[in-house]
Amino acid sequence: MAVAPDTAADLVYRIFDLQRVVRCVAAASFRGQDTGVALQGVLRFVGEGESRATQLAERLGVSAPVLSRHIADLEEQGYVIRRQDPDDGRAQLVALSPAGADKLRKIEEHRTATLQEYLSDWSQEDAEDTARILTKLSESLKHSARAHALPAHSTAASATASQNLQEH
Amino acid sequence: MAVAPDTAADLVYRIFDLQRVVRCVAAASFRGQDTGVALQGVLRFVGEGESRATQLAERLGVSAPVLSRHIADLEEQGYVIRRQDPDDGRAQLVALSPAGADKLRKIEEHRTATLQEYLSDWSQEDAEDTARILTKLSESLKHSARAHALPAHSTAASATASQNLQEH
DNA sequence: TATTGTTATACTCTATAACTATA
DNA sequence: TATAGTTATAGAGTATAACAATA
Repeated sequence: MAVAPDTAADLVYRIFDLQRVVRCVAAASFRGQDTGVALQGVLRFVGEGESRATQLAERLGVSAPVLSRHIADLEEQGYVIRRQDPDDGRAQLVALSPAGADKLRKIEEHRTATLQEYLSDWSQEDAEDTARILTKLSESLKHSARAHALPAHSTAASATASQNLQEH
Repeated sequence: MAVAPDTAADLVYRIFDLQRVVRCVAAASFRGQDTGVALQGVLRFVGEGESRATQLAERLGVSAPVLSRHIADLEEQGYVIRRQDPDDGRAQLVALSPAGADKLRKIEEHRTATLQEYLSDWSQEDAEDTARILTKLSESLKHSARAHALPAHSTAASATASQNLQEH
């Protein structure tokens, strides 16, 4: 039933190979942009709806200080707007500005067009299969890493970045 | 035919999601190790056979100065051995030391066991399908990125990191 | 006490530019 | 001239620790 050791070892290599090539493609694609890959990731999740910084950090799998810095950068660039959470004086709510929504749209259009071009010899079915498999792999890693990292009791304050990746 | 825009856009998200979760899992798994993820990658390729630094940089998709630093680190840790290339006075050949081979084996055993555990509810077939799809995706990105980055003539000296990823 | 968020500091990984030595 | 490799420097992205304010 389980996965054979040789297959697991091979899969580790395939995962790291993809990491490398994606890093290279992303670096080439976004060279000279004002908004780096990390900030683009933040924009994506802010674009899904006004959120607390804590929630964003969880979804992105980064620590709170990192997200704080990213939000400050995006605010300085005029892409996000912060306001006090009316229900909690400690918390803020972060949302896209009109310029941020525009920026996000342009980023996504560019990425999508690039990938379409790179996969020009793929079938629609290939792409759908790949999306499904990547989702499955990410979910398995996410859930297992969480389960593994949280053996007993642990508070949000003591959680490390690897434990922050949100369940859904 | 081609891939639909919506599917391509979704696939971009799935790829970045995987990047994030792999980063988190890797960081958690190798916390406190003396040899970081980048050095582990170098060890892997050195382990495939004695190589020139230039070749290693190509395979890893990093620039020459980065690889030079990594090799120096690994040599200091006693994991690799350098010698002059007898056929080319400018070049060096890098190989694993016995300690490096041992280290590489331990790293791979640990990674494999971790992934096996994380994918404990997967079938052998799931894993094989995933390895196949990841390979296909990496190859498509690699080839397209190279083709895109090398429109006309360009020498190795002017190549950027994204152009360095080796064909095979 | 616990949580939200910030600042300070440091680490990892990477790149470009400038250089030496060899081909 | 071109290539192999190194050193110096800088930048992006991340983490931990220490802190202030609020719940």
